[in-house]
Amino acid sequence: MALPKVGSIGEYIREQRQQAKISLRQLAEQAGVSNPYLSQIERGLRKPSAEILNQIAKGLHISAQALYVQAGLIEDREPPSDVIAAIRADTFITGRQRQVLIDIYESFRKENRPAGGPDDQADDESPLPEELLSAIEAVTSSNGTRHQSTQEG
Amino acid sequence: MALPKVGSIGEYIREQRQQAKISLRQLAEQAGVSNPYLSQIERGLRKPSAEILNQIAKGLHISAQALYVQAGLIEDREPPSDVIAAIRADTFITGRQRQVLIDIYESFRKENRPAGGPDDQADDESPLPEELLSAIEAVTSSNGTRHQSTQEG
DNA sequence: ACGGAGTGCTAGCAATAGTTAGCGCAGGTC
DNA sequence: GACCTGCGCTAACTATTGCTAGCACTCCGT
Repeated sequence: MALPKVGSIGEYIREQRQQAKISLRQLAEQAGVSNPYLSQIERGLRKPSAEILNQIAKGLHISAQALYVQAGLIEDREPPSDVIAAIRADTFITGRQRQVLIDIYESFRKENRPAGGPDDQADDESPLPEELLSAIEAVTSSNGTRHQSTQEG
Repeated sequence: MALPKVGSIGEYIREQRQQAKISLRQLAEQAGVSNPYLSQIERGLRKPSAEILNQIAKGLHISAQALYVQAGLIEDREPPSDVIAAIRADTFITGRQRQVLIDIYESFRKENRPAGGPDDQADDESPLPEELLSAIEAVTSSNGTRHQSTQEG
């Protein structure tokens, strides 16, 4: 996974610009930023805001996301945090449901840890701890029967 | 599809903070920003940088991504694909676990649909269909007994 | 009553982002 | 040669972000 080194946003922008074979002034104009500022950014003298990065991305015809990643504003979708972040950001499920999903996910992760990581070969060996299963049952039971069963007992 | 309106980052932060039942000063401290500045942000008087948003997100224990979306820095991933795509791309859980998670998520979504969207009030009414629960049990059982039970029959 | 702790906010300031005006250089044309 | 166009950059400036010091208010305990 030879990702470009995060942090050298200026270098990255210059590379992309040179790849596109356009001058600094052309990119500045297309991006709608001043060319001296773009020059400063490329040389690492300034740290542009996300909005400026967005504009530069448009000028370069690349995704703003790529520039955000280079600038360290967002993480390059590391799978571990991505699922959790996605679940957290989801507004279509309730907070309780989010927590349940996250718990399940983390439980899966925990069980896979002794396997040493991403083993798709172990598809058939997907353990689900029974305490988690009972927690899920509690969610279902509370909705199914509507009685306030205490889970502590 | 009642998503929060993008752009009212200050309102969003205040709402999240009030949901978390912490004071402005507490959040400011947890986020590592000055409390007057946080106050200004909440009231829309200032436009925080992505870094500040990142810090605030940490203080709120939410994803920075959610704040970036609110602030308009990134586009709101379409929720259907975000969680599901993230789960699919995850390499730390097995394919079977991925499918289970996706099924759970979709089931949550489906149950929430008549509720009209993100109702955190309905936390206690998070229905989990019994067929899904049995599917989860099947995952657990297949791991517990280690026999190659055919699931087709 | 007072004092203390907590709350959110105001005013002023320092630091930084982003712009404008202009420079020197290179290449081309007459 | 002079002039023009295009290149990237410097210096000074404006606008904005983010902070510090301090205020007024509320609530509670003595």
